[in-house]
Amino acid sequence: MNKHFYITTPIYYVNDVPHIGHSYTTIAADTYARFKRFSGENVFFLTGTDEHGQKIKKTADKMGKTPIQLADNVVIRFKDLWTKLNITNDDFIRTTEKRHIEAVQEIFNKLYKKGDIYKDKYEGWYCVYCESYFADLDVGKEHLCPDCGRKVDKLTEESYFFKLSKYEKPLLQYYKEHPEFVMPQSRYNEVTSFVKSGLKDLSITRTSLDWGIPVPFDKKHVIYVWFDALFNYVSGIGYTYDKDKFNSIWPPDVHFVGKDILRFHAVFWPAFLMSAELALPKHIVAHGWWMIKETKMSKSLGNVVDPLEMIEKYTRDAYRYFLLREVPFGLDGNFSEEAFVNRLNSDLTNDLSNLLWRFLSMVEKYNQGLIKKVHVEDRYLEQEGRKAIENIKQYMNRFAFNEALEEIWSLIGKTNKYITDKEPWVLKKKGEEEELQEVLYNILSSLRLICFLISPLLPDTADKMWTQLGFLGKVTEKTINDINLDTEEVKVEKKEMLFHKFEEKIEKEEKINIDELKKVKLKVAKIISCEEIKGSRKLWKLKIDVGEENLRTLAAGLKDRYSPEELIGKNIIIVSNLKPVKLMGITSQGMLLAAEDKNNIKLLTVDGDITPGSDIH
RNA sequence: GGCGGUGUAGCUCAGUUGGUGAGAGCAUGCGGCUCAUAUCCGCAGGGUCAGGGGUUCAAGUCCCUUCACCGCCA
Repeated sequence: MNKHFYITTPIYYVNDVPHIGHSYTTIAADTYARFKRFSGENVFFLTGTDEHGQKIKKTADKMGKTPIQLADNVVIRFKDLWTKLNITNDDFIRTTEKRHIEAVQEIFNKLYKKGDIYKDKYEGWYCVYCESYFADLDVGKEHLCPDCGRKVDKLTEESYFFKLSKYEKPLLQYYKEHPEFVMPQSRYNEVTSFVKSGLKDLSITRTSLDWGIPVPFDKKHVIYVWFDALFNYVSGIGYTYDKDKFNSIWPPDVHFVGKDILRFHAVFWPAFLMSAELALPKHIVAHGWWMIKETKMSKSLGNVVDPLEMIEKYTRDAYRYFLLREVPFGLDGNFSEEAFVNRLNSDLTNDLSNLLWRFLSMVEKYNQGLIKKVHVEDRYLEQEGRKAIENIKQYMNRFAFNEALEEIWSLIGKTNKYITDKEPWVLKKKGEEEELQEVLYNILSSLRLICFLISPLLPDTADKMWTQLGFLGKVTEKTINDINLDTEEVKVEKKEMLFHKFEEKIEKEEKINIDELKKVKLKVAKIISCEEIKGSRKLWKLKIDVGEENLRTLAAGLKDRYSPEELIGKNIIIVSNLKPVKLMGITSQGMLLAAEDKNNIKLLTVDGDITPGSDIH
């Protein structure tokens, strides 16, 4: 049997419920897994949960639960989300499972016997929340955790250490020989420069907690959560219980990780593996974070995006599309519902969904739903399709999901343009049957190819399209070898639009706080004069008294509603600190306020006379 | 403080080893078509390519410098 192509996500810490960040990593890994299967690889795709550590214990205590009860609950949330997102993982590993505990202990023993793990004393500033030690310099005079800002404690513990220093040279050697080990390139540089600056041995056990895997020969020690967690990648595929399976899967081809856990995967992990005499992974791919309004998403800020809410409202394929399309893999992205809806409306609905729909409508109208195989002269779309396939393969292999999607959308655009250029409705009217049939056939072939191309990225959509085009089975169960650009005869089934627009934009009115409101300076102003602006049909040029040394000039779009006589002498309300703008050659220093409905515009004014320039609060 | 990166149209970004008038998508305006639960196609506007200096016949692209932002490390 040929070796599996092994893809992993990180195992997620059950201290937190799933959010957009988790879903992003998993969707990317799933997309890649689907693409590799599509390319004919025998894929093994693993995800899971990380359930040990002080933080879990603490959270569980707070909730009056045992750690395992807490974990059990949160695991359901993750599994449920992966099901709802149609994630195709082959297994789900929990670090509290027997198979995992056994594997970690076996490896710990092995490294200890080998001399790569030794016992010593560790002293440092410890943050309980972050479960990390820090140097004097990090915690400063205040002794605060540099990560979370909480108070740290000075601790001296007996600890087992891993001889990380021993692997400094071998690691550098490995990086040098595998320039694509860490991706993207910028992260590779960071990792190598980190290792070049020198590696210290790593404390990998704790005596201060009990929620973890015990050191097999020294029960008062518990294995540090990172050492424990990383080995999920071996325990999850049979290390201790199915050697054949393990050997057919190991080593990993791609570990998908967030940039925050890169060092564990790109430095510690390969060192552990070298020590354990296991082959090293091929790629560690680090992606960025999703920011909400330019700030990092966090529970305390209350700006967490709930993936379930998004997929319920917009469908899971739209969600996948947005995450994969919006940002180059590796960089941080900004998540906003507005940008999401924008993509959904223009790319998915206008371009793709409408393309399928207009085609199906024509086939029903002109051909009673039937497309026959015809002789093809015009190979334009076919040639564009071939080029797209080659480009997309390269993009996908480089994890450039956004570029792959761009390429597909370019083909969608060409197909739309092809229809506009060929004008099938004109061909029909003129009775040019032969050409009409060829044109329809070419469009069908292009749509068929698009189905294949989007299937790893937008699986639901691909299958829906496939069925409506009249093809049998599921395109998501086919491989690249099933692409043949010619298509068989079909009877289309026009059923439903693939996507719908969200016209109502974001209904939620944005809430502002008092400070934002205070930025707007409103004042009472008295209109002193009103004159024409040459060439303007709408604008009056007003001179207004705002209680300042000089009168201000204001352009007001009231010409068709108010006469100069009506305006002069009126007290109006203006925004006085608006940046001046030039309108029809005059500089308008402010903006007056008016209410407007379908038929009327009415100026805002004050209830009686008051000094010009009075503030409005 | 050290190392690295980024700064290009209103927004998000492409721009290979320096070389024909600086690009795409979205947004805006105008036009065309009608198969489309109102889409699609075309055209247009708009950028002293962060500021300054230099190398060169020629620089967004190389060098120096200033500023702003970001990442990793300390």
